[in-house]
Amino acid sequence: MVKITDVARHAGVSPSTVSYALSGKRPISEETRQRIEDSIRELGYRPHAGARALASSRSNVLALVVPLRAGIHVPVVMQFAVSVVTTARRHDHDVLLLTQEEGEDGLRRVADTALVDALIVMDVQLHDRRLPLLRALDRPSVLIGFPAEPDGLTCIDLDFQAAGEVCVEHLAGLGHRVIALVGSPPEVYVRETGFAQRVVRGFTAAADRHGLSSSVHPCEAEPAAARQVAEQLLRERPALTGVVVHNEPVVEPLIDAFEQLGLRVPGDLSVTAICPDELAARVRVPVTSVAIPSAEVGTGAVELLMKKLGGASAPEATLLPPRLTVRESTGRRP
Amino acid sequence: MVKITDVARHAGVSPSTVSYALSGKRPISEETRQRIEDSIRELGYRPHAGARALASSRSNVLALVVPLRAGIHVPVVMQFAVSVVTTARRHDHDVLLLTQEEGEDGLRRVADTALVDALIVMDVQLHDRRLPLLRALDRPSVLIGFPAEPDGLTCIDLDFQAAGEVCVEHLAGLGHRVIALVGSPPEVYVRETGFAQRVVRGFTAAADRHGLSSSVHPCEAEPAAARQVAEQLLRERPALTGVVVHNEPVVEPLIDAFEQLGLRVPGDLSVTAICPDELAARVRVPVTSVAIPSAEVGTGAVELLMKKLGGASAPEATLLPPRLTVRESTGRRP
DNA sequence: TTCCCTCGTCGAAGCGCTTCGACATCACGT
DNA sequence: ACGTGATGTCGAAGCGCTTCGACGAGGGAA
Repeated sequence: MVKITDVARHAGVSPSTVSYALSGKRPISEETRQRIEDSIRELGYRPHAGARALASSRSNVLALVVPLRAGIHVPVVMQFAVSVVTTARRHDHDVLLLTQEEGEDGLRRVADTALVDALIVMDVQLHDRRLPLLRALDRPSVLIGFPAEPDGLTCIDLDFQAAGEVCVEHLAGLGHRVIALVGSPPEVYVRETGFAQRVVRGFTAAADRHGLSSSVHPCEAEPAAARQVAEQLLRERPALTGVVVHNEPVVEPLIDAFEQLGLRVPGDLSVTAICPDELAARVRVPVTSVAIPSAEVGTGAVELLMKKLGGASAPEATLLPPRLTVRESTGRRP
Repeated sequence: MVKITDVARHAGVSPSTVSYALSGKRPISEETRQRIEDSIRELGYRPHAGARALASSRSNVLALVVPLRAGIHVPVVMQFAVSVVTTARRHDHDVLLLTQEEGEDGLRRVADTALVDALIVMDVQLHDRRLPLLRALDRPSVLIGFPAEPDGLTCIDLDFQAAGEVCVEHLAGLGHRVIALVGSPPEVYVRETGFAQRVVRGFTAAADRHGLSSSVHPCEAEPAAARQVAEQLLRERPALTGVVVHNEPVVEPLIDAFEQLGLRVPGDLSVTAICPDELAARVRVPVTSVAIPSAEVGTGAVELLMKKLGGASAPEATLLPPRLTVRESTGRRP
């Protein structure tokens, strides 16, 4: 193995000079720098990660904790992970993969052994048990999603409230006056991730603002449940012409149900969804939707961490603005 | 930060004794071991990963290279990754996530800097450009999938040939005499991962062995293509009663197409697939299938690596036996 | 009894890198 | 002319851990 002293000897300088040339932490003359770089290339030198970590107390590795829970859309997680890795590499960092399963012990372990410099935690619950730990840890972290009390933590996510609003505004702009939100399963509103409530809040606020008649309907993640909700809506709100869906597995079944009940989409009924673009695009009737911007969230999370690692402070909350993509499922009020 | 000397002092022994107590590389009396463990717990000691790596030249980290290519079934990759992480943890190792994008440089980097002890490479192509590098690297690696020339490498994957055979045998056992394989897009058979050819080989061999009339039909990963293949099959092979599908996105569209053409599944036509269980189970007509055993492959890959890291030798090829799950899409010949 | 081996422990020497303080040099303002 | 502050480099001291050789004590074989 070729080490820094080999490079130093080959370039006729001291090891510290090589180190400074590499890190740029002290000025090195253009001439020596060049010589050192040549030696490095010629000898094929690669600094030993462990030695570096020991001496500098920086491992240049980030931990990424991915969720395993059922009901999580896997491609979104994957997309997110890839964007984290890519962005981290741009900042000369690597990514260590942890699973939720490891829990708090896992976080503490990688932090305390100095295996990683910082942590990214996905799928944060409203009252996540890891929060106290993350606050106490001496390493910076970024959460994907918002807990009930984000004080002292750094969080990033899609602005779900604004997402709800944007959907309503789109429908209002098309002249719809009576709308409904088909939401997540009831239990999601009780515990869990809190974004569901935020969508409701945005939906309701925007509807009120525009003077629309609105209603909210939790829905199990089952085609049969979708069918039931559709029937219920036709029965109870016959004037309905606009629907917002925030429940991925149900987007397609719901549209199917409406059509089977004799409503054309978008002819009689406009449907918008909050879901991954990928899903929205490959439904039979491509759905106008607000995307879950997993790549941006990943990039954002890493950038925030880098800022914190650099000693700067990062905002507690970063809300990514929703982007609505108009597809074929929405049209003017009939 | 509490370090090994603190523990040593607290327990009244020398640092080396603590180290040996932890690693078990030399005998330590039960009594001192106990005392040391108490001190560790009391002080909350965690060995510094970098220091450990430097001194022992073992980082206890594995690299996992995940593919990004389109046409890869994301949930399978994720499942695989999770099983790798879980298994690695059982062996006291962590997992560093790399993307295909980083390419050969990425592999070289993490290996040469001693960031990782060993590598797992997914989605290996028949003539993968990384093969020479992996052979040359001084660290062990395991490939998921089989290249054209696996000499000197360690590979693991589902036994796709046997998978093809099992499907045919299942159909033959149900009395079917005329069968077809609907395969992957044509280009897959030319370059890429080689498993497609292996399915064909198994399919054909088993069909011949059982005296069945068989044919093979590559198919683009599009619903429209599925429809065309279905029509073509009805036209050219009217006696057809059994189909094997090896093309994930087409499983459902193909069944739909057959039914629209007036064939009942499994009444008139039996269909089996080689695809993730998850997909097979949630199709409208749940499909009898051979699963892609991503979790087993992941576990197996890690176990192989551990064996190699332990100095033992590992078999060049590990072929996981196919498991056929009978669902509702196959029945006796009409 | 002597020799040798195993068991249990210690001290010291690194592992390969970063960083701190020191020093020499040079250019500048005064 | 002289102090002053950047600039460029070096040597040495660690970072926290593992590992090697050494050594005393005890037990069996000869």
